[in-house]
Amino acid sequence: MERFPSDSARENLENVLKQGGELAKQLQLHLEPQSSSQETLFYLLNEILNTYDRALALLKHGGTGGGAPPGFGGAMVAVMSDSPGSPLTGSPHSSHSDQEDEARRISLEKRVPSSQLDDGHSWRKYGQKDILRSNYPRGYYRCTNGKGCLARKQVQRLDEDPTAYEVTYKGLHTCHNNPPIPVIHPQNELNKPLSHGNQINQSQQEPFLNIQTSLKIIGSSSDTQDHTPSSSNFNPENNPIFSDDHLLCEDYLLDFMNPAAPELNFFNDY
DNA sequence: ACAATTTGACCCCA
DNA sequence: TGGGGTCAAATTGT
Ligand SMILES: [Zn+2]
Repeated sequence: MERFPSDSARENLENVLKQGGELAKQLQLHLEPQSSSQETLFYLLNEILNTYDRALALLKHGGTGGGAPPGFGGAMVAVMSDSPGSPLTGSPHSSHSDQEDEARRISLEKRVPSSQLDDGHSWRKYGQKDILRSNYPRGYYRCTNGKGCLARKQVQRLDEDPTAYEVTYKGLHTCHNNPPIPVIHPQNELNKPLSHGNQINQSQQEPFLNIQTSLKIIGSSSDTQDHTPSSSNFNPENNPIFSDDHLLCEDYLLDFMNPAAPELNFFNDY
């Protein structure tokens, strides 16, 4: 608890904390208008919690290992969630709870320059696929922080601008101490048949991840609300964060939701 | 020795 | 049926 072992350690910690702050700013930004879906907010919140948890981890055993790159925060663009659609009463053949299902389905798409491919997380590549009509393959990564973490990401270099990548984060981090949802452990091996009452899910719906519930409420009030994610307005003006080298436009989502908009040259590199 | 990537097979769903 | 996501054995990296 005295001196930090190295300046780099302290710097790492500083960066991670800053990252948390920036994420919080984003969350605030998304809070003012109704522009953002619940998923967006929830994802950012999960990211913030994860960030602070990592900061604490850095404090505990002074790791120079995984810090966050100096300017982070990431201009986040859109959130898409598969249509939860009809809440089928009988979800068949699924070893996952509805909550966990949503937790792994939630996704967020970013567009970043070749720098900043390193967010503060630790990922392990588990696949790569050639994508139809894409010049570059798509890489599949999984979070390695905790074992059962649901967070994944896929990275694809853009045809239009090979200096940039489209990063799609999928699934919430369940690897930290503030898990969005108590994840049912893939406790294979000796499963407890039924004899012993498992008290696992006592805090299960306490914390959050009532996304589904929330969404249901929204949907039930008026289904006119497509949860079409925010074609509404961002305010580009107050984006204090790295206005420089990070692109951030509202047009992206239009594009990636409209297949009918083939060539769009957004964001010219400096 | 382990840990991470590579790469084709496999699986799932539109 | 085939395109996209994942698994896992083989390979490479430390
Ligand atoms: Zn994680």
